[in-house]
Amino acid sequence: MTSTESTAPAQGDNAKTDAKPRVRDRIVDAASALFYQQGINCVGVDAIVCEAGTNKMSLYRNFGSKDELVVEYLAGREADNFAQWDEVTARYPDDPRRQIEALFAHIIAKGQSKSSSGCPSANAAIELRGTEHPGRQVVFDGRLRARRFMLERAEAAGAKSPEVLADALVLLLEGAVMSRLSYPEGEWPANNMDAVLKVMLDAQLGAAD
Amino acid sequence: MTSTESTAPAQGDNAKTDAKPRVRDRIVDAASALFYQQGINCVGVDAIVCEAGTNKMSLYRNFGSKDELVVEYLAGREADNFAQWDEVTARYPDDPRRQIEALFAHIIAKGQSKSSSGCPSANAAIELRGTEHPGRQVVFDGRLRARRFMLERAEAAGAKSPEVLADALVLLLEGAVMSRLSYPEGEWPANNMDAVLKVMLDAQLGAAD
DNA sequence: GGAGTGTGTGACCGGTCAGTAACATCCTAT
DNA sequence: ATAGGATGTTACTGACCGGTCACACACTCC
Repeated sequence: MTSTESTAPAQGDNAKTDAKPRVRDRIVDAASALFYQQGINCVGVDAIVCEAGTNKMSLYRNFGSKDELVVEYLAGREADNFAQWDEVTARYPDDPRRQIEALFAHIIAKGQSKSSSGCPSANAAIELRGTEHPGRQVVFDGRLRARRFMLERAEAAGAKSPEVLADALVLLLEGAVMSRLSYPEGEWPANNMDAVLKVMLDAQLGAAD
Repeated sequence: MTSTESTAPAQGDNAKTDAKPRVRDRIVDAASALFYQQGINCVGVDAIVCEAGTNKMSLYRNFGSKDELVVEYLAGREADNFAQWDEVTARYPDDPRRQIEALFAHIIAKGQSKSSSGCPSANAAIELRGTEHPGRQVVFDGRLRARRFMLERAEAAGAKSPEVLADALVLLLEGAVMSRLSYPEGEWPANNMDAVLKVMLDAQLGAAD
């Protein structure tokens, strides 16, 4: 779905030319970094092509508009994100409680990085509000998938009320990634997430460990 | 702090001329509504003065720049918000648990309104990221104050770990208001907040009611 | 009636931004 | 070697946006 491959027919099978990847990919990478760090509305196409070491014409030869590029950015981030979720939870097969704990630990650790700017999708949902931008549907799909993900784990873990636990996890996660930008440096309330999560899981699954 | 009064000396003491309030106030009201609904970056000064039924010169005679207007918008929203919190919690003096429950119920009810666009401050934090906009400090101050508010209630309620409960409440609240824009219409996970909150409060305060 | 103040009007400036045109160049497959 | 696709370069358009200027009108208080 990230469509790393594209309409490009040539370049043979490209044994090891990794020094100069396709322009299209460089543009997507540069745009992704800038959109995430500075916000979609604050990044112009000139900044993107400059960062990608190319020019505007190459951008518009590969994308019909900036909006199309935004959609690809969002879809790519969602795909990356869920790939990480799958990878992390796969470490604890048949132990849904540990899967949840590991997932939260992973997300908090990512958020503690100084370069974190919260959740790309949620930021986009806010930046694109009031418009009919096609990227909004990408965000919605990802959110619903996340809730399904949590609900499956809550059911597998035998929660007293899987829906309540799933919503609690979703809300805590949303709160964690969003508060990254609304609290000043070093005051992130999600730093205590492991304790918060333990209270919630103990209450819904019975005290464990 | 909303500074509804200003440098205006004249207009007598203005018995009942409410049909035509000061231009400055009309501008702030119009800007607040537009900023909240459509986002700060998506609203131009032309749209603001048009909505306020005035012109650009009147705006720039009262505000040095659009940024100053944004700061006033944010400060006003924060003031309104905490005034509501105080009012709601004042209904249950000496019952911190009910204060928390009432506060959450109030916020969820507000969020369920079709016209809700989440939290003005958090939205601004995202829209203004990457800049050194003076409005960011307003957001930070409000967030820290909110956490203090929760911590006081958690302590007064006798939580097993007031810090953990306060962070949990803050994260749930942040998640609730933010997910307003990242979930599609009618799928708001905070609709089950009362059940989620009960689990958390029972765990930290002991089962009650 | 005047002075002072608040307000309205329209034109304008400089900058930025998304998107396009025309032409030059490089690389690769055959 | 050469043809064709991919890429680079420069300049440009048209729209929008934040902000300013000069001037005219309205109201109130003395």
